[in-house]
Amino acid sequence: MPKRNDPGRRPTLADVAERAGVSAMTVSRVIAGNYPVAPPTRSKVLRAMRDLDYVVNAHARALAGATTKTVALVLDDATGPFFAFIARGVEQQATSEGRLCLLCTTHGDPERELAVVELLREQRAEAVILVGGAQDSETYTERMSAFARSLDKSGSRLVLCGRPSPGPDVPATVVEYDNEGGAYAMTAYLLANGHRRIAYVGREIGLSTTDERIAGFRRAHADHGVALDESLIRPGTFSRESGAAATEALWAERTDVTAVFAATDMVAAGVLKALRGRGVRVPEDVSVVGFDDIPLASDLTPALTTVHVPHEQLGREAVRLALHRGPDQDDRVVLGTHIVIRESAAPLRP
Amino acid sequence: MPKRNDPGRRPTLADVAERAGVSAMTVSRVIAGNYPVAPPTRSKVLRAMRDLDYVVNAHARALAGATTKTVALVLDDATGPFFAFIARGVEQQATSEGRLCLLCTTHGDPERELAVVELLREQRAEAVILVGGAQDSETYTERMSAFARSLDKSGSRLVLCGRPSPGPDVPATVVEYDNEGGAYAMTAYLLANGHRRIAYVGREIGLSTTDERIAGFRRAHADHGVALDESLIRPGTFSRESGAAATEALWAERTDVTAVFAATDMVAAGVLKALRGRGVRVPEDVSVVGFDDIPLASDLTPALTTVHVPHEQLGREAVRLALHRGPDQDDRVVLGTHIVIRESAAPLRP
DNA sequence: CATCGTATAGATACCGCTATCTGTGATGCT
DNA sequence: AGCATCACAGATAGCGGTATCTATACGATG
Repeated sequence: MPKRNDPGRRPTLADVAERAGVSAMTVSRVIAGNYPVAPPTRSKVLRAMRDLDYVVNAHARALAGATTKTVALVLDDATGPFFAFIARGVEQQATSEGRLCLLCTTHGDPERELAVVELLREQRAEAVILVGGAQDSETYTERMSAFARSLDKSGSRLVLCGRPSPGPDVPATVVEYDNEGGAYAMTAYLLANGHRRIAYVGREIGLSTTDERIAGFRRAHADHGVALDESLIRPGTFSRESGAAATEALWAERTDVTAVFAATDMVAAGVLKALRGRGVRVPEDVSVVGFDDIPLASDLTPALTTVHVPHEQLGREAVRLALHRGPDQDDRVVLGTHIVIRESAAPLRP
Repeated sequence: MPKRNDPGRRPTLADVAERAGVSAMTVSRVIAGNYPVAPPTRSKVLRAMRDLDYVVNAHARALAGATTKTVALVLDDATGPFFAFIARGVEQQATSEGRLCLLCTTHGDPERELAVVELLREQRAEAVILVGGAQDSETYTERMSAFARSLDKSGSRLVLCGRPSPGPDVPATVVEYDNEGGAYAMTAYLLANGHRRIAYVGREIGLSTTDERIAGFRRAHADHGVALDESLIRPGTFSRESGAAATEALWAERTDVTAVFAATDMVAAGVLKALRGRGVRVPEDVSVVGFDDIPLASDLTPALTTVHVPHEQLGREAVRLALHRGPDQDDRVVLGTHIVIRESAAPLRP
């Protein structure tokens, strides 16, 4: 441990004070700028600071009260296609509010998730933002409630971003986007284009996201007076491979489908690949649409018509809501989604 | 500011000590586990900690010496296509070494970059990892040297990841990847496939990355005894749009080119789009290759033959080298690159 | 029985900074 | 002149931990 007289240690307030021939308090005041200091004194202090290349100790400062606060972002995995956008939103907003941004990942491991939350409690993070699809189970709700309460007690705020709310009386902030509405709009678009046998590919069971999207899918059918063939809702995961496999299976079974609603853009990429393999033309023979609007969507051939999710804004709102909380502030926000029309969907040809 | 007797404040060591009927030191020892504590005492303390839901204050702990150290990752922009992979590598390695990971972005603004480095100095970050292409200028070298020295004085280590080294006597660690070798291998592959008029699209001037890739491009031509037509090296930026525009311009000028080496995968996406627009088939008429091997590469149609850059490993090495430094440890590492053959390049057809 | 080592717990002094209170000359006002 | 006011700087006391030294009880040892 460095002692006061260790020659190699970093300079402290006291060192600057000594060099400038003033008290430590005066130096602190020059830095904070919240108290009058006579110009000559100020410049002597600034001089000394520069000479010693002084840097305040953020930890000491935090301990003494005037903290540089921190916002933490917790992801499953940093390489998820849209996490980057949420991260950008979080980082932007955090920076613009003068906060630092911590990044942690859990790899979907509940054990690690717990450890990370605990660590962030120690760090006294102002907000802990959990992002990413979660199984909407009893266990999940309980876990999140526990996290929320425990973080609340340490003065932090839990923010669930794109995840279901654990309940109304839990001290957490929720930022979601309109899955149901997006799916409704997209399905309606396909129906309006004459499609009647639309497959939904990539129903990942137990995922709240999935349930909401399928609800929109159903509602659109109902509103348009089209009977929904339940066997057209195909199970799968949110991966390219799953999309391809489900498409293969579907086409092996029947070929009367005229449009495919992929659960995500990634799934759509798999669907397109499988269809191309079978010689099915998109959108001439079959229309394909996705969900998410990640950059990949516009790089696919044909460019994917999809539902836009405001990922970046999601991140920004998460930070904003967590930091500016008050009686008139909402603890739950649902951001809108909308469809983006590109080239992968077309009117039904007779 | 919370006072000792503020009822809503977070519990401290003293609170736990009081509840357990022991001294604060004993509690500290139970937590640290580095000193014998009698079993009955230990359990009393553990009990009290649980009752109060006690969490140590990381700041106080850092101030007193036993710090939870931090590694900082500084990016231009979190949404860059491969930043996510570097971030994953950094985060993984940092976590496995028991460090937290801070994330900052600069948006290419030198002002912000300076501010961020200053902030990280205050945070006493153990390592500051700067990622991303940089203009290789006099100014850059000076800036980085200054950062390196200034961070060094505050006990931090500067790591330049995928950026040029500012010089041998600067206290910084450099982790690069073999741009020249990758470009050489790819060019050699095209030449071996019979291509003789290969365009290099996306020469972003002043970027060290570009210079190295072009050097490999040149060397391969020389080694294969093929004269390089300098007018085939086309300027541009690392964007899809630039790739498309450069391709349009090139084809307007001449149509004898049989292969295009795009500076990055993103540029390649633009090249493919432009060629498709002109009815040029890939790889039948023209071969197209890229550089980076981001996920997009395998989603393009046709799947892109490209140079693989070990982004994730880059991030891991950055952290590893910064933390384990010693006399026998290198301060500069160059990771290998290799080509990944997919479907966008084919032998020249007569 | 005096002496000593050992195991355990407490006391004390910082770590580097800020909040708050306490001076102290210079100035303004009657 | 006498006194309140003001602008500024210093002294002091924590923030919540950890390192290090000291104190005490107790069994072992000669």
